Amino acid sequence: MTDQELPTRLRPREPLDAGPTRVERKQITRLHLLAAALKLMAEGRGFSSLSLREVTREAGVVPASFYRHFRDMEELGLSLVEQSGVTLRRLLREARRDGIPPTDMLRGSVLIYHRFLNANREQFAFIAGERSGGSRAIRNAIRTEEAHFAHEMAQDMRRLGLLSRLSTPALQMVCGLVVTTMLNAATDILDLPPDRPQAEAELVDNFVQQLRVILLGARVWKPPRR
Amino acid sequence: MTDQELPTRLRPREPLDAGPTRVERKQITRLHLLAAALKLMAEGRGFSSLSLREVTREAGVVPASFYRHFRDMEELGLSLVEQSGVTLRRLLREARRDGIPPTDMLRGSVLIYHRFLNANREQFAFIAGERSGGSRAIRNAIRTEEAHFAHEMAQDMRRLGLLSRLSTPALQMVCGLVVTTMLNAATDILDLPPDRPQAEAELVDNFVQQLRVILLGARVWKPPRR
DNA sequence: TGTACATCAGTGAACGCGCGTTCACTGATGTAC
DNA sequence: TGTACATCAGTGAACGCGCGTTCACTGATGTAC
Repeated sequence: MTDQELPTRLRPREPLDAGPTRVERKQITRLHLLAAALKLMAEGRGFSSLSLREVTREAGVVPASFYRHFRDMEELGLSLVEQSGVTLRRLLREARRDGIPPTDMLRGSVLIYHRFLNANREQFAFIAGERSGGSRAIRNAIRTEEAHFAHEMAQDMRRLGLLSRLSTPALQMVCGLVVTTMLNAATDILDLPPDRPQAEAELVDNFVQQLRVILLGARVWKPPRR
Repeated sequence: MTDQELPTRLRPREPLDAGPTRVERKQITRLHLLAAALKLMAEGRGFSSLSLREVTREAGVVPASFYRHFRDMEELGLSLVEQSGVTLRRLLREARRDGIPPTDMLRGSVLIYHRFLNANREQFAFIAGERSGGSRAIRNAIRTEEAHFAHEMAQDMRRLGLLSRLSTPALQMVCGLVVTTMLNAATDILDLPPDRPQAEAELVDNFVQQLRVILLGARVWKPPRR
């Protein structure tokens, strides 16, 4: 965060005396708390099994100080969802920026996804793990992010002229299926012990094939008669 | 469980004095513990947030008595997975027995599934919730049951001559995709407030369409060139 | 069949522990003038 | 610029509570003879 982005009232000090402002420090602690929670979950534990004290301990802060940032663990969880939503959108942005190789677009997209997944393991473990297993509030928040993501994906496909034959609701339905398949694959891949590159390649292959099935089906799909 | 199924040594008493044997009583308490855990999870909580004491309380038994049945909560969780695996297999058995309507087989199957899902809400909430969010051991156990289920489904499809063009690994891959889609739909459906029949019908419709996409794709799918 | 003994599912009390939350505090940062 | 005061993120101690686990027990059920 640069000084430019802060409202004037929050940086009354001259540029000379450097050092983060109080608000920036607070922000940093907040991020430490969020990162601590993600880290604790990284080895396969569910969010609901984390304790507030554990998180503050990992973040290097006293338990009471938690309440300066979140009302309770659920509020922290919802912040994690929000953060993860941003990450998901970054994935699409990067894919757009890098462009998809014209030959074997699908495999190309999966490789981009795989790279991104590995670069953001903790966040994906969180989303994939809590999307069906967390508290109701968190699950719903994740579903909202998922829908948002599927929506953007549909727009991108429209822009690229993919599946242009499909109506918008049909395209949404297909993208929803693609997204859940992506997240399921993420769970599987993230669960592998770290030294099994071959098993990982197989999972990625299987994932590519499943997406291929979906996209082939989408190409010939017809809306049900009513 | 009938007397017939018990080994001789465990039912030395004459038929006259009736009443369950000690072993049967124990079995019943065990089932109460399992049912208590499912019930506590039914309103959207994750398995890992249950406490041992909570479960024994719900089962109407003293905490210490838990250890007569399970070493710890994880062992109980694994028993739940096993139990749920049996339920999954019952679903296929019932579908086979009822037969699938020849017109609109897919929708017919989904309706069978939907009925079964509602008749076994607690177990499905457990499987769908813990398959990606639970402890590593439980997640892996569920994955095994899922694979087993997908395998049986593939056999049934072979028997019915469906997708006979596909190689066995390809058929497995497609069935795996169908199974994860089924379980995702289950999470969504079970999460609805109970008084939203219209939203439920929409979810079911969406689910049917997604399966249709998959099966259409499977029909034209070709193995990747290598 | 009747009797004396063994088994063991479930009990109730006790333990030490980590938990979430509260509170008055402190001292660096920020504001007003 | 310098000074006096206000703010507030983080502290450290304390609380009551439910937790998992242990233990010796009890009494109905089961076994041996």
